Amino acid sequence: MAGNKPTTIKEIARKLKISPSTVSRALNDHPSIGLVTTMRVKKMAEEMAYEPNQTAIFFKQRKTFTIGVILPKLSEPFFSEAISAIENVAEDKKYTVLLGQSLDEENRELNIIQTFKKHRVDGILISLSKTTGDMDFLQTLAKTEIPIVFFDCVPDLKDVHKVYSDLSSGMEEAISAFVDRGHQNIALINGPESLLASKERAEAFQQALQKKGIDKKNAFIVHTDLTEKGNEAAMEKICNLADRPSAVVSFNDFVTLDLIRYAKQRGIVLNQDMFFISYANYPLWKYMDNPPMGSIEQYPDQQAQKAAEILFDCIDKKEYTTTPQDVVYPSKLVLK
Amino acid sequence: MAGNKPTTIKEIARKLKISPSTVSRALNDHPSIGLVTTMRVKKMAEEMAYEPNQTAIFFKQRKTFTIGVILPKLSEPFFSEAISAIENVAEDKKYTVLLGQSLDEENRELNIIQTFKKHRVDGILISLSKTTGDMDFLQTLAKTEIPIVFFDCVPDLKDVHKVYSDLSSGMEEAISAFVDRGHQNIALINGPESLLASKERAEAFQQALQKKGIDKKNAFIVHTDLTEKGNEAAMEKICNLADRPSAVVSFNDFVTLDLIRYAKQRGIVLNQDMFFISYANYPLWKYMDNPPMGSIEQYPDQQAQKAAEILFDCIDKKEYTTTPQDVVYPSKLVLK
DNA sequence: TTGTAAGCGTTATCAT
DNA sequence: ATGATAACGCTTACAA
Repeated sequence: MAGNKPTTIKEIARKLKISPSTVSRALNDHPSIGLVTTMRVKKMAEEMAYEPNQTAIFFKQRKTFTIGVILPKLSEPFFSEAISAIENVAEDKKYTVLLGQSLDEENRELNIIQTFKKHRVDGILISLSKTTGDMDFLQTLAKTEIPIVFFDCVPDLKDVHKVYSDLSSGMEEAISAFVDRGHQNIALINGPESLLASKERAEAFQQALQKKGIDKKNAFIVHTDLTEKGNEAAMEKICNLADRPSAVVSFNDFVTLDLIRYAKQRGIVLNQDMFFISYANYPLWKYMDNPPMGSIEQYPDQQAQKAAEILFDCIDKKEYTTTPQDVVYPSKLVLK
Repeated sequence: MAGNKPTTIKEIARKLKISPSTVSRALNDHPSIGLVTTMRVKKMAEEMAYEPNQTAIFFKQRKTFTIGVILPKLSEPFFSEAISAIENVAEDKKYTVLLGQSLDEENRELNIIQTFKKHRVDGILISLSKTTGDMDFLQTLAKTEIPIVFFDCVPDLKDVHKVYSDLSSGMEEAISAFVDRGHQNIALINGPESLLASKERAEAFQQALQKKGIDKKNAFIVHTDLTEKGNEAAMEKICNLADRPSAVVSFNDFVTLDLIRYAKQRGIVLNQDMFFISYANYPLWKYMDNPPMGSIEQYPDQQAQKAAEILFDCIDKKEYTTTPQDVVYPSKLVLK
């Protein structure tokens, strides 16, 4: 029941009294091998339960048919949807997926990249950790010629492949929806200022307000560190304002969950005293008795799929230095 | 920017005019190599940006430092928590995780196993797809001596490692909670009959009722295929019963979400006309205005961690045939 | 303390 | 159509 070393090509060859190279060729349907031999070899391989040793093949071919995927957190629906999309593309290409969660910690992210490099993955897909500032690892990766495609949370660099969501389209829709319903006093509860994602939201917010002719004086921006306490603190600030905003755009749906709960505690009635829209469009809303007014879909599956496709393009072409792709998908408001 | 082949040990050796074996040993801190040589080698390796070619090492050592994890669906919090726990253990052991989602389809599951086998993973962790009936792949895996540990959804076999949750403890608590609150008419909305998980729930249900002295005539069991429609159909049956149950245990929280929604449509008031308890203890309840009465925690992280630990035990001991572990964690009712 | 050489399983090149 | 041989990069007896 144990101890049987896996069958090798050599053993098949010996048994059949032919050479290993013939066996190899037969197994790979090489045209120059006679039909009979091919059949004989395949039959014997079957009998001996031959399984090619991929580690040897990976080694020889300098290719692992493996891509590494780095995400902040799988428990966020956004990313679990993304990974599913990636898996599907990978499966079609007969690739396997190595997984790493950065948990939004930069050093974890670097470790994972290091591991992936050691494993000689053929490519890397990454949605950056929210704390990543240092892009030096790109240099190292460039040396190894491992292609890398960023998606969702992408770096502010020119010469890299990236796929991301344009936050401003959704923001415009959100502000329009608010203003059209009579709101004049609108707040943004944004993420940490250090984040690119926050900067983008802030800009989009300002521009959208401007477009709708709302005075900036009526626009408040507060920040949260995205923890529960931070979210509540942000909400507290909003609520304590002299003229309390009646509409809030928040960083994402998770934040909104906390905001709504806090608001309720303060006796603020959802969708009456105060209205919310946030990014993500998480599926759970449909089960809530009192969902927020809307949520902005960012299409994680589309983003991830496109990113994977670009990555495989790089891999297939073996051109590490193909012109960098910069793909943007508009985000879209979904009213609840 | 391109074309540079990665540095090899040989090149370092040549540059230093010593033998490759010395370089290899120095790099691995082999005690027999002089300190000076070791330093010199390491310095040169650094300078030449040497990265060991793991594919060669994997090949040589017949080990990939990779484990494969197969889960039904990452978007279920249960499994995303599980994978995080597994990742943590793997990280400590310097292992990498290959990921595959079965999406509860048996053939996908088999494909993934095939791929993992080809990749020569050192071990496999799997929570079976809900449709998996055929355990033949175990035979094949046994031949390759790849250790495998089942968790959560485990097969009904004696001689395999498995870690799972004892559904009955939570069920007993649930039934007790119901009965103590005066409910006499209790229903179980169970999963597909083909599932082991359903059989276990059904048995636990019957036994718990018996323990509490509830007449079986007052206990209804209906099945759902776990789709939204199926869940609603199951609920409809319950609601149409002559004496409608006032308490429902359901297969899991996802099912309960649909049940509650349907109940509301029919004008049934939650936690007044009807009370719910289900398995999973999903985190979202805390944000619901009207959560069900309770949920049964199954500790995915504990299960997954233990399973991973057992797997690494198998791997480390290189004893494929260690006595099969059978670890059970009690489930626990959490009132909301 | 260091060097030599064999070998892991496969494939590709060159012969035959 | 098939065989012999080398090579991928690394480790590890065995020698020196």
